[in-house]
Amino acid sequence: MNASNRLSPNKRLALTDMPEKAKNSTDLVAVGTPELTFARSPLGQRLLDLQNSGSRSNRAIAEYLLRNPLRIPAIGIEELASRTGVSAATLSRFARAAGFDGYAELRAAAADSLLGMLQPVEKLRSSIQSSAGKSGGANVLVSGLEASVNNVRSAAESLDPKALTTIVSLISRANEVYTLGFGLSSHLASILALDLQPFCARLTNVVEFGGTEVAAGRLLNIGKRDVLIVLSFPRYATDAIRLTSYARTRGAKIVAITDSPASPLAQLADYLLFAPANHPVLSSGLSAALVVVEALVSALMISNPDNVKQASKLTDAIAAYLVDGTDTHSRKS
Amino acid sequence: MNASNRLSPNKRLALTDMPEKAKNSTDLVAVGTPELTFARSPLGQRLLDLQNSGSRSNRAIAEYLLRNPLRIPAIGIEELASRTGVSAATLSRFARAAGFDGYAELRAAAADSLLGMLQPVEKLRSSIQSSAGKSGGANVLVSGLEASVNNVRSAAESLDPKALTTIVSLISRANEVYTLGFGLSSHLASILALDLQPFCARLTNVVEFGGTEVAAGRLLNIGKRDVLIVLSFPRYATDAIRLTSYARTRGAKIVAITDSPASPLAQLADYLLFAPANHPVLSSGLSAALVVVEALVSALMISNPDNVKQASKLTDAIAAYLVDGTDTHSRKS
DNA sequence: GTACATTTGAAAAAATATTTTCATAAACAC
DNA sequence: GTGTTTATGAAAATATTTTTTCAAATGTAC
Repeated sequence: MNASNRLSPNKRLALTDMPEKAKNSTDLVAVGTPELTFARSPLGQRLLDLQNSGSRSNRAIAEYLLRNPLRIPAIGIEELASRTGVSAATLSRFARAAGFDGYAELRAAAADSLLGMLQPVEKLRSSIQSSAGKSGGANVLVSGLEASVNNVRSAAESLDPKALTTIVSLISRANEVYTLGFGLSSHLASILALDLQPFCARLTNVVEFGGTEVAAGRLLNIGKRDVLIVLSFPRYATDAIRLTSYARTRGAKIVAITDSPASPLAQLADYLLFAPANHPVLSSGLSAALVVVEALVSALMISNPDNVKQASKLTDAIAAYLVDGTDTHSRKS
Repeated sequence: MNASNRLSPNKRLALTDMPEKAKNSTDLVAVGTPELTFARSPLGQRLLDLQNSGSRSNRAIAEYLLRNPLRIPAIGIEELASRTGVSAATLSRFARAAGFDGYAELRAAAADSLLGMLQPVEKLRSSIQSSAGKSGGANVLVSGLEASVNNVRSAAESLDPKALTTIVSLISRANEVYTLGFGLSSHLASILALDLQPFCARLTNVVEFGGTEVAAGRLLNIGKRDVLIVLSFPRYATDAIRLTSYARTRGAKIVAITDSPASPLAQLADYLLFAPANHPVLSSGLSAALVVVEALVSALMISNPDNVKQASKLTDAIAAYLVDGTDTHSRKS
């Protein structure tokens, strides 16, 4: 399996599949998110300034505006106040601080900026290539990005919520949950373990940083009522396969996240989740795998309303270490 | 900033706005001019009706709105009155005729339609397996997958190869390269470090599994000729910000991978790479971040033909531990 | 610690925007 | 033509939004 082989199935991007007429037309919408484009506009820059220089609430306001530029024209000062958690009075003053005559003018300026963002914009391929014309390497880079987008989309589209539900109830009922991955996959396994922690009384991430030999020991006592979630991608680490085989012989339920039905894990698993890992340069692009991991965690969280609370509780305990300690989520990153 | 806030910009999908034929396609939402897209929206349809059925002024109003949809959210009834040449009273009645509670609601509806148009949102919803129908949770799940796909695409589209090239040469010339991330981002930092290893003589992953206190020590001697690559996403870990500030004071070059220009890292970094992290359930979806990391590594690899060889050499040394020891890539997963 | 400056929210005041009223004008039926 | 219906704008009435005021809280300098 070489690079060109891996890329080829995805070579034809949705982009190039677009009807011809669309190609030169005034297709809408910017490169990147509206948020990123907005930040580049003059108004965005002013807001960024205020985000640095201003007072606590001014920073909060600037941040909200930068993150939700599309809403600005549509909402009034009161609603914005409640969304940003400051008073309308402060917002009124903020508008002046930003150099406007009042909130109305700020809002008008925002609307203008957004208008400007609606310039006809080329799509991924052309926009990237244009600035990278000379070096042949740029094409590879674009291919890599394209491949990543496709991997993620394929994974998302082929993910079966039913299977996810089954796996979630499996995890919920398990005596102990094990996560396993080697090499790069070990980090995905760790992320999975970290996210799973609030919901699993007993949870073991088999490979804690490099300790390949110790890993087997951690898995030694896996049994019938346990679940092993294993991740492996090309080039598949033999240890992952071997340990999974072992867990299988011990009667554990196996959930595998891997790239293809042709993966050596496919035969060993009771439940399979696929995350394509095509990449022109790297042996595996793991972004889709991360999407699948996050989907699994999401499914687990929403499977039970209590879980969300539980996750929040955990968060509160570490809130002090976060820049923004005000919201109720569980993931620090 | 909470989950609903984060999700909300994407809440209203353009799905329902699209002509039937497009529903199952993978096209971007907004193709054509904003005006045309707006005309296809439910609100646009209503206006078209009124344009045919209504009285003289109603036709004039409907036409103006259809031709200038982008202005609607920004202007009040009086200004619209003067632009369309009718009185405010007529506009007020027009809004009712269109089925709204009043002008305010009409304007809000217009803002919503436009918001939907500005989201280059792809419609996975229909393409994701239909079994999702029953449970309410499935929608959240689908939203999560949609968000991930959009994050990844946004990241890909807004990634500037030039910036990447600059960063690559920075890394190549650096005396020592540091990678830094806390919480979930620590795993991304580890992946980055693992991938960078073959190309960096001196490389330090500051946070090796949880050791928060030791981390500062590892960064202590960072200096002018060094590069710090830091990753942080909501909810931003204060430690990441603090250590980055420290590195900055020591004169190190800072490369930040974060979610938004409003991120606290944005002000500290010399070079910024954006990876949107929107997610309806999790506080951050990190798949796009992984795409950016992989793009950076790819760029580094292809920047110099020798690098590929170098990566291969390393691989050969560990080939014995891989299921398929025949190819020439560097990543075991 | 105290004094001073800054920031903030609640509520009053002002400004603005929207709706309703009402008189008139236009359109239509006959 | 007249009577009737419908549509309209001006202005009053109402509702909403925005700004200002002011007292309290917070932060800062000494």
